[in-house]
Amino acid sequence: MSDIYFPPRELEVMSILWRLGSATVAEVREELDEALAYTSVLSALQTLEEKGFVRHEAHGRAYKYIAIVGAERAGGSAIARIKDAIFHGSAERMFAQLVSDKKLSREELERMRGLLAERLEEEP
Amino acid sequence: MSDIYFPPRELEVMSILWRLGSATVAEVREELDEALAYTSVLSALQTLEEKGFVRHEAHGRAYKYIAIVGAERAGGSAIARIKDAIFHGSAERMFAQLVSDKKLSREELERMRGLLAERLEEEP
DNA sequence: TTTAACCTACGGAAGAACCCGTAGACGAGG
DNA sequence: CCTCGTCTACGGGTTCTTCCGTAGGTTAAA
Repeated sequence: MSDIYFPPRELEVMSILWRLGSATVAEVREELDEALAYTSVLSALQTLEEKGFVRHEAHGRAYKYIAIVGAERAGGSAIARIKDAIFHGSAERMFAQLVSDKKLSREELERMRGLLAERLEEEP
Repeated sequence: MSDIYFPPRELEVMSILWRLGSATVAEVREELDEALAYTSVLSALQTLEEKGFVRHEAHGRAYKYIAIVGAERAGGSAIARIKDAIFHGSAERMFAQLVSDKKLSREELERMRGLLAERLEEEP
């Protein structure tokens, strides 16, 4: 299991690609919180490409960038890292922190309960 | 909500401090996965101190380092970041990934169910 | 007292991350 | 054809991160 890790800015860019499916430099730029120079965004994407997390296709005149690593895989890696480093490896504690968010709706909580029930059924 | 972020090595050091409560440079060094030079560990701790995440007390001849930011706070921040960037802000999806871990025991899953039940009761 | 062991402070090298300007390619519109 | 706008490649500056060696202080043992 190669462990994936994204520094802050690269994570933000990956996030946009996962959300949009694919995007040109200009589109990524628009989605960013901070206003960065065009070439700064390009650089970030090229760095990600060099690391093998992203690829590009010609799309009209511009390149379209596409994430190679899936959000699930990156998510799994991030969760494992946080769980181990911060919650002493306890999924339970991490879960407690996750559901302590006051903004969670009853519906979301109930869907979680459903997921958990399913998961418990397949457990021997 | 100042957002806390630790680069890989610093996270590892913080993890040790959270686990041990407090530790000297030598103790942190022993706990590290990789064998680093004594001064490398010291540097990491000094960096963390400069950032305000850690403080030290004299303890015999050596310094004892103590985490100032709690694991819960760092955890909350990390979870929020991952949730937003990777799971499109969905706690539910993140939860699904969290419980997809095959190594989770029935007991852990049941305790999660308990936590969730509690959380649901206090929900209006 | 001298020596050895251990500790911190300091500085710096090397690489990663971040940000951007310039140069040059290419097509659209005049 | 010429110009303007858009795009990528390239290079470089700055800061952050990681790692360590050296210097110098303090304690404990010989």
